[in-house]
Amino acid sequence: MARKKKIDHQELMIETEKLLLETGYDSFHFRLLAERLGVGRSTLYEYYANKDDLITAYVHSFAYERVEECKLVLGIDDLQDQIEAFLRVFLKYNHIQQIVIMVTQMEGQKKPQNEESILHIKKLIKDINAISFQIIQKGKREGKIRQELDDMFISYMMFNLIQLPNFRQQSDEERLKQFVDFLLNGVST
Amino acid sequence: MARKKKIDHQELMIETEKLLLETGYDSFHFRLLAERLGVGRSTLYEYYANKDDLITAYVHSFAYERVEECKLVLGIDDLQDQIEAFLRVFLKYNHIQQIVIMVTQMEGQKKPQNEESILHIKKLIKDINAISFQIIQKGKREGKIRQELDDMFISYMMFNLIQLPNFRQQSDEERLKQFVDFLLNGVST
Amino acid sequence: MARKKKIDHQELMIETEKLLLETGYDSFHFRLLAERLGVGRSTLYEYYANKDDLITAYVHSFAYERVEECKLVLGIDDLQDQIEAFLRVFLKYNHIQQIVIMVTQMEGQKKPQNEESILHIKKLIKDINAISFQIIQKGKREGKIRQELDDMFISYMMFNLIQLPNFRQQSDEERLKQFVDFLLNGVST
Amino acid sequence: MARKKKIDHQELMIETEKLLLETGYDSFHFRLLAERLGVGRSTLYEYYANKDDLITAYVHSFAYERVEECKLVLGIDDLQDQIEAFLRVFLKYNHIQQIVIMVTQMEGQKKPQNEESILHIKKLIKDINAISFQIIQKGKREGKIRQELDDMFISYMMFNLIQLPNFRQQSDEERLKQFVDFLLNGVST
DNA sequence: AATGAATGAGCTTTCATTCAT
DNA sequence: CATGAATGAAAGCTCATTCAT
Repeated sequence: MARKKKIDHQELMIETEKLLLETGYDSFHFRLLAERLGVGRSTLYEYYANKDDLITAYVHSFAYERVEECKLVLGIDDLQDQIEAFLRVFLKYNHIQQIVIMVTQMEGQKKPQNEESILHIKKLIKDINAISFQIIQKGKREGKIRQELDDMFISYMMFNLIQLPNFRQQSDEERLKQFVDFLLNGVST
Repeated sequence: MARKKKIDHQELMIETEKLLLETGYDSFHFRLLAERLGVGRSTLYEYYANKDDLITAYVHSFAYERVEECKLVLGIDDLQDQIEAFLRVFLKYNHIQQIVIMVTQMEGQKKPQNEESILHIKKLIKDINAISFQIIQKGKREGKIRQELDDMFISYMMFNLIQLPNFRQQSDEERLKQFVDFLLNGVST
Repeated sequence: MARKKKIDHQELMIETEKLLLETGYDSFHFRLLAERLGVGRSTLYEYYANKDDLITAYVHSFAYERVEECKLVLGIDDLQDQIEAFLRVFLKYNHIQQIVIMVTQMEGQKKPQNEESILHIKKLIKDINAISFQIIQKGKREGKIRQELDDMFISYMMFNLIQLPNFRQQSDEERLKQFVDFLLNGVST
Repeated sequence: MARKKKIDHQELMIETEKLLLETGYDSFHFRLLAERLGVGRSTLYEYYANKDDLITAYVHSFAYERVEECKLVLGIDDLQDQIEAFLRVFLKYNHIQQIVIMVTQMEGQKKPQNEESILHIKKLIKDINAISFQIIQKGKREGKIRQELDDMFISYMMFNLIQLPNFRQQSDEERLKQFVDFLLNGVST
């Protein structure tokens, strides 16, 4: 029969990510996901109580992994290297902004069941922000970053950088150099 | 009845924009829109063949107005002033990215009826890009912008700037100064 | 086309009642009701926000009509005639007990949207009870009903009487005589 | 695991009864039942082909036990004592009417598999009725019950009595006295 | 014998869209 | 023109039931 032995949860997360990025939060349907996984739609409900539950689980696992990677960056000494390493964590995930937006969307839905998971996620996002703030403040202490600039502004700009589409099909390392260069020096001669 | 004899198209566009930004493309419903306008739901179909048709019309009118405003910017001489003026056009519309995303979403729907309107919109987006390129290239010619930087990269960064949430409740003009400063000089001391 | 011009709300209430009594609260589905009415399932949602909303509306209208009929009974002087008239109000509706049970079932669902309607209904049920109490107390005052019996007990018994299936295919008036005879005198010689 | 090696059929019947009375036929689910028993949901299918099969089994065992208890009542000589004893059998099971209704509901479902079990149950119900008829007819023979009253009517009334909610929190024996008093003498002075 | 896992059938609900007036 | 009314399609979800182990 066309019955699969077991749902591959690894695959489930991957397809969830793909579909989520293709379609966005609102248009993310269990039907399509189930089709792609080759399982019955209701099977998904065995593992996730509802749409938001699945999406939340995905976002959480995604954020958790990123936080762990970010922590490693804190050990790096040279500012430029550190920023580069920090951006490297997110470069493959230029959809991170979209994901953050989704969390906002889910909050608006007032489904109390998911409230707790959302709090967990927000905690993780806060953690990531805290790490970027540490980097920025270290830069300021070392006199390498202008004191008068707002930490939040700089932090936000770093995340904006990675969202930039890779028009020129450059390698990741090339892009990272470009990003850090721009972040530090701007476009002016 | 509280029925309106005539639809006010000005008001229609304004409410469409509001609703679209409040709810996003997927959650934009005719029911709510009609309610707000005080007209019957089906009345909207007299003017727009379907939901996407209306949204497309809105996006088109929005983009058209922006293009016209941008054209005026081309007359400005000083680079810094010019970039500022260019960003000023979009600053009140920091949802522009969302709108561009909507266009992408509509493309994915494969409704051939709207294909043509989407082409029109893409044309307008191209126009806006062209204007930003002109500004950048002028900057390069004047030796004020580094030659080795990618035009597309710079252009994209400009649009990213205006999306930055106004955390500090600053005035528009303050923010514009900040943006241009960062764009030109980066964060480094 | 198979499209009906208009939903007949009279018919809607009647079919709702029929179906409700055939299937009970839990098995009452919009699909079947729509089929019987010859309308689309979703059409019903134009008038009633959900299943409970429709059922509540039906129960309310049913209870309201009964209350009005009961009020007329209060004017009757002779106790036996009065009880008979009171029972006559409900005789055609021997499903009334089932309806009251439904209200209880709906309460258990904790749908806050319907809370208010349920309160309205409970008010009506209380009204009916109050009327039966008035009759009983009058009987006691006149020395025709034993003082030591519980009003609630007697009231409840009256409602039990009308639920008795009409095994012998007797006329309503025959049954009413039988009920009142039993209620007053019991089975003993 | 917390899995049980063997299903305790005694416990199964008890939990089935509890759940059935808590939720009613329609809302009776295997999931909850299995949870309460601490067994896997599918395990239940080893013993009962389907939901109705289990419920039917429960109802049958319930009715069977009642019939056996009723038979003992036939030996009692004094009419009043006998009626009291008969009612006592059912007093703890004032849900009996609900159960009878369930049988009706199952009949409506046209599942031919359960037809036979339903026949068994109806046979038992008939047995119980027959016993109540015997009591009534004995009463008539002894001149203690009015000849002109319909046996079915009286029988039905006896079952109605036990359904009466225990508003006043009386003891079973108090209630039984009250019931028999009312049944024999009515409410009249 | 017992179960975890998968699923289809069926329900509620929402909404874009059509159509007769 | 404008609209009220009707509806189909599709989403979200639940649960009885089946099947491989």
